[in-house]
Amino acid sequence: MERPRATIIPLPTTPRGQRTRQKLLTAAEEVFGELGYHNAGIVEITQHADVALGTFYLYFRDKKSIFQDLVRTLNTRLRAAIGERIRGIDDRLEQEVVGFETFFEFVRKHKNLYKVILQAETVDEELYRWHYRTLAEGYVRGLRRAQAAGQVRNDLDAETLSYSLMGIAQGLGSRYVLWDGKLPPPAARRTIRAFLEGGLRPPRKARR
Amino acid sequence: MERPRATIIPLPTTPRGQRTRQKLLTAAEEVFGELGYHNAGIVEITQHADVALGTFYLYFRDKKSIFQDLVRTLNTRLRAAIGERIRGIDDRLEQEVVGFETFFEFVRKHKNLYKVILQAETVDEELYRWHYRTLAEGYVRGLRRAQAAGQVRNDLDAETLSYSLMGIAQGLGSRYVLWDGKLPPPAARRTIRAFLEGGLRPPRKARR
DNA sequence: CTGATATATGAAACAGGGTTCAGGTTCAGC
DNA sequence: GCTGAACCTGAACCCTGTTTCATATATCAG
Repeated sequence: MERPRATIIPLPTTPRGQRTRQKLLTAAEEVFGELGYHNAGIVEITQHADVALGTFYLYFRDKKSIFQDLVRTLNTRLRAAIGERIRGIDDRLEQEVVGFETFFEFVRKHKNLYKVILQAETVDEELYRWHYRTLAEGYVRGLRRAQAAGQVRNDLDAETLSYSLMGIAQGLGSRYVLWDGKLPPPAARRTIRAFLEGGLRPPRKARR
Repeated sequence: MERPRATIIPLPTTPRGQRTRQKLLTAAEEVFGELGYHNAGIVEITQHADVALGTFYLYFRDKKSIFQDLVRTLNTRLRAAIGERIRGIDDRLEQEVVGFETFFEFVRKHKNLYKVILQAETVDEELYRWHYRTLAEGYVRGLRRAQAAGQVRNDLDAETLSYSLMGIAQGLGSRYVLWDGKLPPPAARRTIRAFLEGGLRPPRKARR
């Protein structure tokens, strides 16, 4: 049970400092994503960021600390990205499909950044769970609302559904985006839509 | 591009050697699962196995090597477990449900062992993909057969479906079995079944 | 311009853990 | 009992990578 160290490192006060800190974060994203947390060294990170080794410890307590920072940022950005694209759509199935699309695009754009999250499992399990919990919470809210509106069968448990849907996104994101490097092909998209439609829509009910 | 080392370590010839090698594998399963690949040390492994440090290198070229051995074993066992339980069931939805059950039980029983696979992503990506590819291959075959038999909608792409279903299993396995330590509760099971049924079954067809 | 504060540097201290090796022990078969 | 092959041992080696620190430079308010 390692307790948090006493030293708290304040955010930089001058523009210069802020820029440097940001450079380090960006570099860390690349290096962690490329090499994995454990294979990545502070040296690589600082080199990528074009600063000296010691500078790192001006802005981050230690290696783990910058990693956590990264994960939290990613989590926030991902949720924001999906939230924005979904807002204004009122059919849940449509929301779902767009949410998946957004997720895939996000993964493609932040390939490294996303691999970072997978590593959190080994590096900081609490953080890893937090990532999924926060995502799931939003998901559950959305599904409950849709159930209330009769757009999703209400004999389904919303939380179970959340983790299932996140799992699907994860699986397909790995298979197509991370491994093949491209967004899922048309056949896959059609399948996703059809599968979700069958799974979520209430049977025999007037649509809208 | 690290090339495989020249040294090949033969399997032990005597019963004593075989026992020792097995002890090491078992210990490695525990230690890797508990601590994660990178945090686990050879010392811990050998201590758990009640052998001296040097003994390790009698049976495994290096740390990575025993890890790979473990992953391959797990993969085989998992596929075997599911295969056995599924054989004889001829309704695909039922197969699917039983497959999920088996998976959850497997994860609960081999909590550590299963966490090991997640780590492969960082340790040996090729191996990691191999694990999912082999699982997916079997899955695809099963789904195609079911489609031919009219038990699964045949407008769905079997590979996409495979990775989706594996994703669901993964997501729920993490949420319930790994995090809560218990098999998914009844509400979750009902949801899984209903969701899969809606997603997979052909619409409007006579049921057997 | 000047002192005070924030930022930057990189050599060196330090720690941890994978791997080697030279020497010991077990045991089956003769 | 003897012999040789298989097996076992753990201290020492070594390398890598994190963290510290004494020193230097940049920036900004007054």
